[in-house]
Amino acid sequence: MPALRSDAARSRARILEVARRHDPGALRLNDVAREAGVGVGTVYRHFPTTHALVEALTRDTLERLRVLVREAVAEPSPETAITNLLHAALDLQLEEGGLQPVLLSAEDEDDDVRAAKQEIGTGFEQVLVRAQAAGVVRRDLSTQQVEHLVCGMEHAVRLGAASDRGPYLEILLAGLRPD
Amino acid sequence: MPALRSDAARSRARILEVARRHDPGALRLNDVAREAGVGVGTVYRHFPTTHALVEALTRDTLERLRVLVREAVAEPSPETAITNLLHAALDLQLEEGGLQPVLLSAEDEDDDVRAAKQEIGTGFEQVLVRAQAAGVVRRDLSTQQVEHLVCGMEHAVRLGAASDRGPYLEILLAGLRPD
Amino acid sequence: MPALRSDAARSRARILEVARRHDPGALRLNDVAREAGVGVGTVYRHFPTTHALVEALTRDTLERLRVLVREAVAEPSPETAITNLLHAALDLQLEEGGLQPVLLSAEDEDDDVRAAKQEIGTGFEQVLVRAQAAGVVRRDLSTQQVEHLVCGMEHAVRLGAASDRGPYLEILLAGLRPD
Amino acid sequence: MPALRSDAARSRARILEVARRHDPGALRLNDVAREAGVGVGTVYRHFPTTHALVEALTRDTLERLRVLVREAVAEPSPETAITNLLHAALDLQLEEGGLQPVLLSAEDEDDDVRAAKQEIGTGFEQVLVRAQAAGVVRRDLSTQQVEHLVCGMEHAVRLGAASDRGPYLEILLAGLRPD
DNA sequence: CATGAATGAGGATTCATTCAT
DNA sequence: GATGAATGAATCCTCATTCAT
Repeated sequence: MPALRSDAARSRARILEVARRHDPGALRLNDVAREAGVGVGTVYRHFPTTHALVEALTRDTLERLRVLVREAVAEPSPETAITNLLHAALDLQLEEGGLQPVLLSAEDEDDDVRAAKQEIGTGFEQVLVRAQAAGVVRRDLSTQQVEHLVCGMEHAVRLGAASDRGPYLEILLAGLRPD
Repeated sequence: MPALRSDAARSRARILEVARRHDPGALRLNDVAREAGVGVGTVYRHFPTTHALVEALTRDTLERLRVLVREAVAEPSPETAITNLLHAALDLQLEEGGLQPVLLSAEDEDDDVRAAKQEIGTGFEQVLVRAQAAGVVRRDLSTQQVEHLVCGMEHAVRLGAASDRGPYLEILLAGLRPD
Repeated sequence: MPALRSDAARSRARILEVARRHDPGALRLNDVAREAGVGVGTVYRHFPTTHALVEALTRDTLERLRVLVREAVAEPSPETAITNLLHAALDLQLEEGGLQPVLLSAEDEDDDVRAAKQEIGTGFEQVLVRAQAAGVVRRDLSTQQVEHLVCGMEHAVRLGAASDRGPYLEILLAGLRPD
Repeated sequence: MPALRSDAARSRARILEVARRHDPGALRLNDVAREAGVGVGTVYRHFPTTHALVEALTRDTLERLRVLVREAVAEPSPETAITNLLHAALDLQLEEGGLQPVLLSAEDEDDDVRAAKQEIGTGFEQVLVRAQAAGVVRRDLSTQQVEHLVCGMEHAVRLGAASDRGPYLEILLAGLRPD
């Protein structure tokens, strides 16, 4: 990827800045363009699809998740690791509405996104398996299932107040324990 | 409400039958009309708004939920009651995709729907309070929060396979227990 | 015309009563039917076209105009005759919004309406000609032109307050005088 | 307002050209688009509402009226001024069917239109007041009332032949004189 | 006769996407 | 590269009129 021309970089930044103020599930490219003070075409040049824009929006959050996964992998205590990780995942998903679609999407536009998701998935799996081996989490659950449960919790929180996050996470963690 | 004329009843039935084959969240009235072999106007006559149609679609399911709530209220064991009820709620929501929107909607088009939701809500509350008093469910949760959790579980199941329902429900029930 | 069955007469009366509460220029037959508590079909049976309904609505007013025209024809003073007549015409048109369309329409649905319009037209012509002969009204105007002027005045009054009627009529009468 | 791109200008011109061939009171945007050989969206881009299109259609005529009002204001003879002005107003309204709605509308989409109407109204008022002071026009009439009378005359002419314009205007002018 | 369900053309409006400038 | 005008399918909804019941 060649370095972006300075004006192109500015456009890109403005687009992202504006897009972040919108509901990721209902991005109107024309609106974003107008508010960002650029032409629609410019938006399409930078982000060929809506999904590409959403990916870009989640980039930082995805990166933070990757770091947190690494930390969880490095964490000696299996229980602390899985606890922290689920906590982090839920927090980040709630913080950045576009994250869930990006994580769940089978197709990634951006290679960095794919790589990040790849590492996140693998790390998550390690943490989960270790927790299961340690008897902290039911053995009959796949990584994907746990991820879906986190998404379900995000959904539940979004139906009510943000403060529900705490209890819901406790419920999830308690529920995941064997027996 | 006068009894429906036979032809009107047939139209209504056809519309509902067709609508049931569509995603409740993306009902295109024109499509429904065409597939049902009736004019658009007919659809609008029977269902002034999309929500009215969704309500009609969920009518039976809502009724079944009402009955199940009554049974749960009548059930002597607090634990069995809440278990059965959550089970039923999740099952029905998964069976009928339009149920969650109807349950969550603040405005009801149909009076029967409102009455049903009213009774369901009250019954649910009773069952929950009893379970909390019996020490089967955390005391810090409101009825609404538990309902949201069920919706979250529905969401989680929909992201994967229908067979996830069992484990997820167990997780929810286990997670709801105090301590 | 055979005597109407009592229920038919009642329907007709109800329809007219309701229709009178609507803007004659924007009659929605379905609305009228619903508000009148009859089926649309009934409205169509009584009034095959919207115009037929408007004619029926104006029937009484048309009759009153006919009487006033007769009085004007009988009035000895040419000036008083034309003055009273224009006054009456404008008043009635303002009172009954459907009157202008009926008077201007080339096609009449109802024979009585045609007869009334016929007599009104003839009488109006007589009154006007006499006024012109007496030097009270410009000689270069046809009956139709004067009628159009009255319609124009109605239009002008409708753009503002009903109280404009007085001055506008004076202006019309003054303007019609020769020289 | 940036200068219009040449292609946009062409579209705009075509739309206006086509719209001018329609009854201003019954503009069907889809029809206009089709006849103009442009997409519906293009019409909406240029003219967000039907009224905006009508305003654009009347732009030139409105401008001509503005000029004529200025001339009337500059005219030394109060009588000539009001005579010419009423003449001009009636002529232009008859020429451009959309003018009356634009003049009467309380809300203007375009700032130039508002400014033009503003100046026209003020100038008209000056000319009228001067005519009243000179004893050429009844003192009991407001500007708005005189405007409504012109609209009434337009209506009257439209009911018959265009050649009625002359006599009707004379009648109006004569009628407006005091006593 | 009365009913009112059904019709479906008609009209308004939006928005993702393309492409000429 | 950037622009934003143009596109037009898609969708919604209304209402005058017909006709089966």
